[in-house]
Amino acid sequence: MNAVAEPLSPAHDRSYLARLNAQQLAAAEHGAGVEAAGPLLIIAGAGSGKTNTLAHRVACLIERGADPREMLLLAFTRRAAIEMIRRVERIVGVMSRAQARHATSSLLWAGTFHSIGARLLREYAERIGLSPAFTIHDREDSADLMNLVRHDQGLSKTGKRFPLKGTCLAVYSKTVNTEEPLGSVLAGSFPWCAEWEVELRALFAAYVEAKQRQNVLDYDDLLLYWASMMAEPSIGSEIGARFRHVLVDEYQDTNRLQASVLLGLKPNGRGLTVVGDDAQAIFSFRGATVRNILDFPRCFDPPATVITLEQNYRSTQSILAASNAVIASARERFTKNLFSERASSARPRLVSVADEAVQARYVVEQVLEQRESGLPLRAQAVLFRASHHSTQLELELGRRNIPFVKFGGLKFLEAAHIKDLLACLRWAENPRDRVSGFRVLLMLPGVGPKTAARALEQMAAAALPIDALGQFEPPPASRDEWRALVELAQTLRDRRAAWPSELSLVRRWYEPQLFRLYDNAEARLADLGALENIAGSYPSRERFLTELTLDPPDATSDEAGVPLLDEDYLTLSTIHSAKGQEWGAVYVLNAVDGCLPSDLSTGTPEEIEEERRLLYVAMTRAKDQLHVVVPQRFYVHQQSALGDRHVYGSRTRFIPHQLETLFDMVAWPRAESPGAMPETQARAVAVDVAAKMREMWR
DNA sequence: CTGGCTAAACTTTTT
DNA sequence: GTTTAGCCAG
Repeated sequence: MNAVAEPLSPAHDRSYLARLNAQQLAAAEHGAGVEAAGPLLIIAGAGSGKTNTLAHRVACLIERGADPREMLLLAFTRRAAIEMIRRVERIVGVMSRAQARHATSSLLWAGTFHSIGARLLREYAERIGLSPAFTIHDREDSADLMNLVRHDQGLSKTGKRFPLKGTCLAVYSKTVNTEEPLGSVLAGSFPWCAEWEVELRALFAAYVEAKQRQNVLDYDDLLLYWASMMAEPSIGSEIGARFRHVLVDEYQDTNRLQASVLLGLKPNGRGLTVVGDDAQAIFSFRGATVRNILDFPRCFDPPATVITLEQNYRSTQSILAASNAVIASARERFTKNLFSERASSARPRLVSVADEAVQARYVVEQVLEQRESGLPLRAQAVLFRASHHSTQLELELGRRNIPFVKFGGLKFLEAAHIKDLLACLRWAENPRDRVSGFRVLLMLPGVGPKTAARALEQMAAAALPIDALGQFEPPPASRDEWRALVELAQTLRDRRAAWPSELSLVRRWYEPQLFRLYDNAEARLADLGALENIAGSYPSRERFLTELTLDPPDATSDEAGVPLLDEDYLTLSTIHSAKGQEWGAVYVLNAVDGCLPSDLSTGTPEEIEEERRLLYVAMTRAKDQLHVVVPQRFYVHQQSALGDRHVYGSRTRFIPHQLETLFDMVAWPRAESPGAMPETQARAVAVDVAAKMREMWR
């Protein structure tokens, strides 16, 4: 069926393609027509208009009569998915207005692998023996369930210490996502846990059973169940037929399981387009494998068409030259030679500073200087390897009242009180969810793990779990609270309150617990209000819970809420979260061996290669200015507040001496600079403020 | 059994 | 600096 009834007027026809270069145009028009073309791989270097090209391809397909409702757009991260949708909307906007409205409102199937998986699984749940009311566990919930099972199995008191819950989950997750045997995952990535292989296997079996009994899925299950659903011939071909065109962004960051899903959807590759850059593969710790993109063409017969985009439109030639030099020694890749026509006299800066405190002051001064000369804060970003690398800078920004938003740090949803509230809600949605039940019951005074376990046991055995909760004899200390909880649960179960007023009911019950459990309840109360505001924009309890788990609001700022959209603010981001973004000025922190590469990732040559790509990704985010900052000295963190043990780091191995000609070498501050604060004073202040920040969340 | 205490181990990147 | 296991009083 053709959704676009009228052909475009000649005036509009193809004008939107005029700004593409030859390769981009070839990619956008590949096999264009209503019938699905053969598989296409677009190798797109950093800043080469990758997402833009993909968006143009979507527009092109729509223009030639493809039905947007039959298109599936997949990305690995939520931010990439949003960006992709936004670009399509903008390009399609150039087409006739009636069509544009039709097209973008019909682009129903665009999102991350996980969120699309969740939608399909809910739709097909009954046909694969799953209850459609399943709830989804985030990473922390999954770790908590793993911990419950770990205790049940008696693994918490083994002679030698058994791996912690987070490690167990990481092993499980990697095994699932790489589709490799447990033994080789242990040997390759978790050698210190290899002695526990037998126990881990039993633990994972019990973990899977627990999830199924409780009707919960974790992140990996969303891919795993989706992939095995696709392997079922009847369902697989049915779902495959629903999507005539499947387009995937950031393909280098998909794992084996995601590749299986794609092959299940499009076994012969017709209608399948993937875009990626092997030089930017940075998610192998999650099971992503660069083999997916390197081997893609040969998966099909005839093999996929490969188009390479080599012109960079983002960075100046000097930034690109330095970035290319960093990635040049990578071992295996689709060779491409990125070039830019954006000339510039200024080379990227390699800035040497005394320590992290000076680094913070350097960045702040530069940021302010740039703003004075017309580059707003929003056009600038600070990037780093690990979330905690920015703590000193955050303090300095706070002192100087510079607004910022941090991506990749502690998330709003990870705050204990938010999790408490959501646990109540999720328990109502799915009373068999033990992790939520545990969390809720442990809030009550006089209720500990044993009482909670007994109550949950009775609920699991009963036909009507909430009524069983009402019949349970609670400890005297919590008699009233218990009764109120049962009442709340019944109200939610019977749907006697509409969404989102359900959330207000939960909050009313929770408030007394909040004040009993936390010292700074007032501050936390504000967050609960923020959550209620967010809740109003979701149509139902189920959608709220699902989408909040899969697409959490991922920024934390120096203020309680996310700043207003028209406010100017600086971006702080982990390099991983910065993928696909660009800024006029970019500051890369801690370009030191031990931070980049992280000393936790120097085990294998593959890991070191990935760290090199990380630096490459960070550098290629910059359009006009790039500052790579190298602190000479680090304070060691595991020591008392007054200690001054430190180590001397050396510059990252990825920028060796022979690359220095590509940078402006700068030492800051220059010796006589009056801007420098005495070091001891700076450190004393930092410690004091840090204590206050921590106190906020006690 | 709970809840408060101490000692010791661990510490990255995301869906 | 945070999380976890283990100890002990009520």
